[in-house]
Parts: sequence; C-alpha cells; structure tokens
Amino acid sequence: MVRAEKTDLRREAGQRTRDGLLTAALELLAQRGQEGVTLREITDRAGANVAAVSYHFGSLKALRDSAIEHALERYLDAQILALDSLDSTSTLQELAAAFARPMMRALAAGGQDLAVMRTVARVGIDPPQGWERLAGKFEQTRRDALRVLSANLPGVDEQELIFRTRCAAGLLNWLALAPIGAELAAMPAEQIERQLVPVVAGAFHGYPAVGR
Amino acid sequence: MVRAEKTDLRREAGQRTRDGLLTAALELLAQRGQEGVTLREITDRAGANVAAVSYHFGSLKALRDSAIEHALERYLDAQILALDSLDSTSTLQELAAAFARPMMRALAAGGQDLAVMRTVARVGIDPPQGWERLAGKFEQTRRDALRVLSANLPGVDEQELIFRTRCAAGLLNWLALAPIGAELAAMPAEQIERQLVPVVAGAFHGYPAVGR
DNA sequence: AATGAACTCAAGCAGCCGCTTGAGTTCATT
DNA sequence: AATGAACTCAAGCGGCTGCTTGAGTTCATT
Repeated sequence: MVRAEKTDLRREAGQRTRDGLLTAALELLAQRGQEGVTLREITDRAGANVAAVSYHFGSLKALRDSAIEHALERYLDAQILALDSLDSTSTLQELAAAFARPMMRALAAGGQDLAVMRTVARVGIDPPQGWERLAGKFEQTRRDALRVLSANLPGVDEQELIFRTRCAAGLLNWLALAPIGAELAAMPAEQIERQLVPVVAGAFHGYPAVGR
Repeated sequence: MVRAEKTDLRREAGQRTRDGLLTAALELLAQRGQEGVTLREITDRAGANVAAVSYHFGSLKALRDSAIEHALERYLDAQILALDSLDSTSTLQELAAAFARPMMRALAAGGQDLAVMRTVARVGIDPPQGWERLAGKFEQTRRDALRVLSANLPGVDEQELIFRTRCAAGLLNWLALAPIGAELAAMPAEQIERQLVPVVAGAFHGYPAVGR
C-alpha cells in the first residue's frame, strides 16, 4: 500500500504540471478570450517551461481546446444538475432560478468556477471549431428547459419558446462576461437572486402574457 | 466652382484611404474583437500600405480606438433617436421596441451597420481604456429608458430598474454577437420584432409582476 | 549497478508582429 | 518651371510568436 502510494512520483509531478497548464489556460481564456492568450503567458503563470505544452498537449491550440472542453463539461454538468430538480409542475420562477443557478454560484465562488462560466460564455460568441462534439449536452439542457416552459406557456409555439430559452441563456452569459458581473459578484447572493430571477422569468414569460 | 471641386485631389485620395482603413478596422473588430486584428490584415483589406496607418492615425492602437469611437457614436445616436419618441405615457412594449430597434435595423441591414452593433457589443465585454469619454451618452440612453420604466413600474425601486435596463441591453448585445444573430438576420423583420419585443418587455416587466 | 520511461529545461528556429525610414509620386501654388 | 505640401510605397528594424531540439534529471524496474 505504502509502496503503491509512492509509485510513479514522476508521473504525479507530470500530472501536476499538466493541470497547472490547464488551469492557467482557463483563467487567461476567461480573461482575454481565444486570441490574445500566448504560450509564454500560460507557462509563466503555471510556472512551467514552454516545452511542457508541446509535451503534454502537442500544441497551444490543443491546450486551448482541452481547457475549453473541460470548462464546457463542468458548466453543462452543473446546468443539467440544476434543471434536473424540475418537473412539469414547476413554475417559471423555479425554472429561471434553476437556469441561473450555475452562474450565480460561480459569481459567488469566483476563481476557477467563474473562469469556467466566462470561458463558456466566450465560446458562445466565438465558437472554436470542433465544439459540436458537446452539442448533445446542450440539447439536453434545452430540452429540459423547454419541457417546463411549454407546460407553463401552452399558448406559445415551440419555436418561440426555443428563442426565449436562448435569450435567457444569452442574458446570463452576458452577465458573466460584462463588467456588470463584477458588481454582481460584490452583492450578497440572495440579493442577486431576488433581482435576477424575476428578469429571467419575465423573459421566459413574455409581456404581455401570450405570444403576441 | 469647377476649380473648387477639383481642388486638393490628393487630399481627397488621402481621405479615401483613411476611410477605407477605418471601415476595414471596424469590420475586423466586429468579427474578431480587439486582439486578433493585425495591421497587415487591415491594410490588405483596405488595399492600403502599412505605412498609411502610421501616417493617418499614428499607430494601430489609435486606429482601433478611432474605429471603436466612431462605432459607439453611431450606435448611441441611433439609440438616443429611437428612445426620443417615447414619453411617460409609453408602454413597456413601446420601450422594448425602441430599445431593440437599432439592433433589429442593423441585423436587417447587415454590412457596416451590423459591424457597428457587433463592435459596440464587444466593447461592452472588453472595454478599451479611455472609453469613459462617451459615458455621458450612455447615461442619457439609460435615463430615457428609466423614465419610461418607472412610470410603468411604480412598485419597483430604482436600483432594480437600472439592473433590468442593463439586462435588456446585455440581451440585445448578446443577440448581435452570438451565432443566433445570424439566424435572426435571415428572418423577416416583422417576425424578429414579434418574437423579440415580448421577451425584452418581459425582462423589463419582471415575473411575477412587482419587484418580488 | 544498469536500463529506460517520464518529464523538464535552456537555447534556438522561422515567421509574423507593429512600426519606421527614405525615396518617390501627385498636384495646387507661385 | 520651381516649390512644397500631401500622400504612397517597398524595404527593413527589433521584438515577440508558436514550436522543436537535444541534453539533462528523476525514479521504478530489473
């Protein structure tokens, strides 16, 4: 057992370097987007050598893609989990709260969680090629939201509900990216929720009430 | 007269080069954001020499700032004009329609108008330093919107109305930037308006109705 | 003790970056 | 015809880019 724990210390150190590169890349990606993140900036922040990127990932692009994919998966898992608690009897407020929860949590937590949210939001604006691989999970969150929406808004046709879902998601992404996000982060969590949920629910609901 | 028209042909050609650089810079800015726009890319697109940038603007940064400022002014003037038609008797739908009008027009028009919208939206995410010079005009649009909002929602306190205004603006910016914008651009203008205005109005209105 | 896999490192490569330079062209003014 | 301002151009500068290389270190296995 002790032997097994000590095995492959080299390998563990290598893993630490790899993770450090991923973390540094994620943070810079969240801050500045896909362009404007250089190899040396990442390695300096991670305390690694430039060659470590080639060794562990093959290229800067591969590291970026890896960091983005990691972020997307973390976000989507959180989103799916949040929507999972809903059923067809849930209200629009509950849907809005569930929809906004990952973002509100990330704002409150800051650090890596927030970097994940910001990176995901940036991907929504400038999609890297090959991101379609995760489209299925996005589909799932959309379907979950749609189910609750159509139960609450029987008069509105599906295409419009899809549109509203994307508007709501876009709004949350914007809050994560824009400077207003920093102001939100400084607010107590309950206050964010109290202000944000009615707005998202309102976007879902539409005004005046039915479709037109 | 004929003489005056022919005067300074050199100067006119120089102006054409200058404008071409500004246009090319704007389009690339809208497409790829502030990082990721290179000097040679701009000059190639504009059919000009690299030195023309230094000559007319001093530096790439100065050209970028100039293009951004130009875009912000065009957008803000359109926004102020759209909100100008409102008064304290206007409904939330009218406010939403006026708020969304510049974006919907830009989507329909495409080309430079759309590039202006996209650039403005990107500035909202990654503000360049020194953009505070135009903060006054932003204030004006916010004040106009707030006046109509508080007349329609007397029960909601001002800070929350400000928040909703920023949410609505963020939502529109997102639509301009994200790939969904391309889908919207393909739709007939009335359909966009019919789908979008209730969502924006819903965000203003909140759900359920009053503040909490 | 020898072997070899896993990993790190300094150094250097070609290529693009923003920017400058000095010569050249065009044209109104004199 | 001469002058000079406005403008364009090809060429080239140092610096930074992503990436590679070959030598070096660490450590489990034999």
